[in-house]
Amino acid sequence: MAKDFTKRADNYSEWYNTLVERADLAENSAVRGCMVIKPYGYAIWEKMQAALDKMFKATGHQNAYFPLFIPKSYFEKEAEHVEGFAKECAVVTHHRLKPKKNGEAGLEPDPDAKLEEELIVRPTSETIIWDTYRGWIQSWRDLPVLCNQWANVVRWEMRTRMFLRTAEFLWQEGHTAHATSEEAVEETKKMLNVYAYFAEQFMAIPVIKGVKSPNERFAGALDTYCIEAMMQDGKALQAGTSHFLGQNFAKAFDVKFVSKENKLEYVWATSWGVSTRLMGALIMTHSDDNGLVLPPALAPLQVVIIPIYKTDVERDKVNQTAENIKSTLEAKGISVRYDNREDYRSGWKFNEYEFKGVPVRVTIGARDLEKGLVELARRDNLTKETIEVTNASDHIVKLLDDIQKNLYGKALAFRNSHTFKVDTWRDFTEQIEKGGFLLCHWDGTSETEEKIKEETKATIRCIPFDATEEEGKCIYSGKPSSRRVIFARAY
RNA sequence: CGGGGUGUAGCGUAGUCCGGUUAUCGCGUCUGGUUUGGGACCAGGAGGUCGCAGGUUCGAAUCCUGCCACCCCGACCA
Repeated sequence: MAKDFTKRADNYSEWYNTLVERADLAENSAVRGCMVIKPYGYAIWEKMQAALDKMFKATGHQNAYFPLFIPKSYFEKEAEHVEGFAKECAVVTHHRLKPKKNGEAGLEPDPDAKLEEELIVRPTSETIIWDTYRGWIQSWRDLPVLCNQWANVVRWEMRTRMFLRTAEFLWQEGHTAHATSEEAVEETKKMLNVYAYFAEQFMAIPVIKGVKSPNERFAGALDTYCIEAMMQDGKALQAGTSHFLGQNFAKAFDVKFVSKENKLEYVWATSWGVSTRLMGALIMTHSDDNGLVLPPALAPLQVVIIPIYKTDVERDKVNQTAENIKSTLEAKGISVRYDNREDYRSGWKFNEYEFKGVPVRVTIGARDLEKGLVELARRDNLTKETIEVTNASDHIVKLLDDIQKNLYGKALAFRNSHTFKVDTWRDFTEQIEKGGFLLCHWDGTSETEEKIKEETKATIRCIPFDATEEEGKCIYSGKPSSRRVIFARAY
């Protein structure tokens, strides 16, 4: 585990190359920050999708799909929401192109095809979904509505970063409607727990669950819950959010229902989402100087088998053993590749699969095989062991499980060793430069939070749910505080 | 839009301050051979509007002027 954050950050882009590349959509720098997800990268996203989707269904949700284009007027209906997103919208103004007038080559928007009302390419879908929900909900019998959609969204950021902040990204957004405030809050918390479970069990990333301070809250929400993870450079990454929207959107879009008591009431709402940003989190949490390190639960390829032989006779023996192990593992639902390409040397293959983060490598060499042995190498700690062929597949199953747990343990230990209780402003300003999570008292005011952000670039990542009651003084203002919050620099 | 930096072969680069034969090196690629238990080695080959335009000069990758593109930092943000 490298402690040199600067070096680590330099490596991020190198790790990314296997999974994504920058899309140069035009020579104009205003059109940038889009991302091509390569097949290997997409395979990881598909595994993440599958696992999340299963959990959404298990918690009673259904998938649906809403339009990419949102009429501008929809956005204008919820005041805070407009303010939050207006600055970063792609706007469709025309629906037809025609050859340029003055005989120049190329096309231009046809002035006759100017849209009456501009369309916004969705930066998030609350507005169009709530406009739709109005028609779906009349009675308490129609509630709750529990929908999720897998989609792409566009946010025209000033500065983009691969995975973490691309102009277009893939995500899922859940949008639910409830009869009572309590039920909506419960849903908000439930989905946050789903995200936390996914992060910890599948991605092997420990996360801190908590609530955002008003400053960091989603535009239009009453409360934003989040999971926060720590990257290897000591910076925080918001890995998922779940919002309690109150009745804001129901009021803006006039979504009412008749209750059991025969009263007309506004519906209570939630929304929650995670995005391809999670892939960035995955990479920045586990990868090392030899390349990607993928947790077995999300690795597109879990085991690779590499043969080593000289003669044809040896090759046949090695092939047979490899095919045996492969089919045994596949029967257990493990993805395996037997890489017997002859145009690459074994040493080259070792490095290649390490770079791609394949959790377990099996090396079957003619020499070991004479003694009935094969070599297993694990990607998480780069250790190797030689075991009996007959035990191989059982051992590999255990190894995959062990690697998954070890990655989580390693990330947790890293986070713990970079989390500090800080009680003086002097310590705060010193420690924030070195990175990590700072547990501090805060007086609860936006002014203080703003000041701290201005002076140190650190923000309140969240107020942890499990924070213990503890009397203290605000790190900045010295005013009384009853619990610690997490400060960090964030992506 | 501010501050800094970079542009030389498919990729990564030396050379630029201080102008001077045929523009350097590595990776990759092609051919042949030997190899194959941690990214093989040897030999040979191909590959270049030195970001663009103009200028100074006997001579420009190098100096001057203008432009363009990209990267990093900041404002914005998941």
